[in-house]
Amino acid sequence: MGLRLPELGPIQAYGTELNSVTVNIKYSVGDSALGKVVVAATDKGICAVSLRESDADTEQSLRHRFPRAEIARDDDSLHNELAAVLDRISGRRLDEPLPLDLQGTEFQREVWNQLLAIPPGKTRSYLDVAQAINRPKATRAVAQACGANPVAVVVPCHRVVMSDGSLGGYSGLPGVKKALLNAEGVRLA
DNA sequence: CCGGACAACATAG
DNA sequence: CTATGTTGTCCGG
Repeated sequence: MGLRLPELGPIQAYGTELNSVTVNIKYSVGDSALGKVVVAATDKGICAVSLRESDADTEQSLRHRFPRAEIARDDDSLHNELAAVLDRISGRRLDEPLPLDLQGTEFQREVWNQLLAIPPGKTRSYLDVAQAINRPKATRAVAQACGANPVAVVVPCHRVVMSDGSLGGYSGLPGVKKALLNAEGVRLA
């Protein structure tokens, strides 16, 4: 089994909740082989993981993403979360569950949950995922949901590739997708 | 094998 | 309503 979304997480109460209530979000920044990594979390779990934030943009982009939240850097309290994410990037602790606090539409959560079911080191096509959620024709919508994934690496959207075996996109960061898969031991054609 | 056309669909604006 | 996107399938060349 892979990761599991927490039942009490925003994954249920989302959207409106997070936007109508002022929540506290802490974030930490670290360095990986793939560049700067930003991990942000509420008291319920990780709500954002980004691989390409620049120092200057970090807090601003978090504010933009969580307009109503109280945001502050806190490397101490997020030490473990950051370490866990960094480990994953280097191919370690791939199966360790992490508490998540995500907000998204019903469709997006279905897709994300499906992604969490993909074993480390394995891949699925956008079509596979679409069929798994009972919408065989929504492959492109699945791709969009992947792109909307708030927590890179943790929800393994990088494990979704094209039906023909080729890499597929990754929000303009094909190198990152390739590297993540490589770290998991996935050999690309 | 490569390119073009089009189908199909959740979301953003 | 229109445009867009981490696709898929089919048809020519």
